[in-house]
Amino acid sequence: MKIATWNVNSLKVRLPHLLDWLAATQTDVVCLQELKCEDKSFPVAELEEAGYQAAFNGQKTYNGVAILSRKETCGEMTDVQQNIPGFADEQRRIIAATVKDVRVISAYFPNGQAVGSEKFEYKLRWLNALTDWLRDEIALHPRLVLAGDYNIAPEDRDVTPEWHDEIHVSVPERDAFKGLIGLGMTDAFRMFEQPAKLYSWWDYRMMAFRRNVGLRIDHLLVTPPLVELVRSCVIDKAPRKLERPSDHAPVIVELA
DNA sequence: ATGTCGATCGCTGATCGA
Repeated sequence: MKIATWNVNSLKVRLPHLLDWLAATQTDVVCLQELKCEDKSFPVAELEEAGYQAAFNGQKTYNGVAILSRKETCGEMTDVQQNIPGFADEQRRIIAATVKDVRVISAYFPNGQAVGSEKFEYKLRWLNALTDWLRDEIALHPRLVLAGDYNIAPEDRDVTPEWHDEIHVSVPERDAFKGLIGLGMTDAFRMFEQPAKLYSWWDYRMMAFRRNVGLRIDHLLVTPPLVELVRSCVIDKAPRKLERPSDHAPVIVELA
């Protein structure tokens, strides 16, 4: 079973890339972020045609998340949940669903803009709420994947070396990431030896992709019962090389 | 450091968020 996370930065614009990628990789479960589309505009029919069921939590202009599951291999998704229970939030950043016997969460963590800003404070509050909720969610669903754009680069090796104490790499953000690890989760990517300087996001500006100036901020965290099933975890840079790409590359974990 | 995108409002460009 292959589970991926991909911040598409507008589902409308990236739909052709997504459909090509689904056909090429046959990924079973895809967690999408930054749909930037309302639920009424979600391309249900196109994805159905490609063999995928979709659960989504969208809004106009900003945010928006979805989970796609390949019907042939996964059957029906169940127990769909939107947003963090008990955390009042206008922003659509979370969707969870059970696919076969795995609880899957697609999460778009707040960007935070700049350390110390109001948006940064919101990011930390959101991270607290997520962590509290996940503790319960893991107790209910021991086989769980937290997939998404975390907007946090956990370690210095996940970052172009010039970045220090800025947004995405600051100590409070990394402490929050460690808090998720503290729930017993494992970063699937770091279970394996990986090439150096492998990132999942590159700024559109300053030829960042060509210069490989980027961050590893898209992650798949798995709970202990899934750790032993993880066979690989890779970042697929191919879609980032296409015309009109998302600024993020998909990350894929393969479970036995 | 900000040179790029994408969406919106509402008009063919400015503004915002990332």
